[in-house]
Amino acid sequence: MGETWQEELRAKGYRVTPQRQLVLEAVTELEHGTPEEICTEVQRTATGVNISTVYRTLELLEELGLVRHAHLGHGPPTYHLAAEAHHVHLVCRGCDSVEDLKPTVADGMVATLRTEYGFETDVHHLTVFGLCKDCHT
Amino acid sequence: MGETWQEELRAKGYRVTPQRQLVLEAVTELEHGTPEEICTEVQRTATGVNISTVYRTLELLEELGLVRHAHLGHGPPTYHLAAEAHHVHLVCRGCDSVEDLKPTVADGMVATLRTEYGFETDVHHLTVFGLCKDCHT
DNA sequence: CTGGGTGCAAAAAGTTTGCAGCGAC
DNA sequence: GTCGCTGCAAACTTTTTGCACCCAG
Repeated sequence: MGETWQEELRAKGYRVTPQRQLVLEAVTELEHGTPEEICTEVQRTATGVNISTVYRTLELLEELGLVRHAHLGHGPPTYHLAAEAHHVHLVCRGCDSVEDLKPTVADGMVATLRTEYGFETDVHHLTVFGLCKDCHT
Repeated sequence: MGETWQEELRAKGYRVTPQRQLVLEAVTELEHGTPEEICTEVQRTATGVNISTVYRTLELLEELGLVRHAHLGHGPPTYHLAAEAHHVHLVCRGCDSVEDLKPTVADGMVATLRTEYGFETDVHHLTVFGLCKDCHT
């Protein structure tokens, strides 16, 4: 686990600010947070961070490979730690629940796409829509 | 193919308007069109249709099961005919190209999700992100 | 100190809504 | 003629941008 992302920031000429630390903490905390939710979460602390800073920070953190985002349905994108990104999202259209799965469930498809289409699947970004067992009655 | 969607509209108390026919034609034509693109496509005709009508019409057509939409990456959703919806979207993060595949590529995963998680996958809505053979060098 | 970062406000982009007039049936 | 549909404009939501001030290094 990172104790070094701050150093990585500095090494690339960026600065380590309280806002960036807070945003990263919020992403860690929320696991599946939209920019709005992350902003709200951060603002629970004394400091508070502006929404536009959240957007700029998320963009930066993603560039650094610390966080990733996925598009889960209609709403805004959700961000999560890249370190925890090794999962597939199962989104239920019935109850809007999101379940995280080990990427091995997609291994067969990934292999097929690679051998037959030369397509390198980004499993971290895979989102499967459908109905969960509670919703397809 | 359908000669009856107009009748279905009327049967449900809706009306068949030129705008609705034009939007449906545009969706058919474009195959992967955003509301904006559909509006532009329609406006190439003499008539022209307002953007808000496009949104309202797409919502209606989707409700009727004539069209479907998917979220391909950052941008707005893309609409396509439900009749042609039986495919998986392969979206390249490198060149933003979209390829349509037979849903059989996902059969293994779909089966796993069903038996192990009771999750009924909506294959029509499955989008796989990654790098196509031209982009992962 | 210096220049990158932040907050604020305004702009942009995408989508929804209210309402008066129009036209499908 | 009725009532659903459309166009227009305004409101809303989400995201981006410009700029003066601030603070990490």
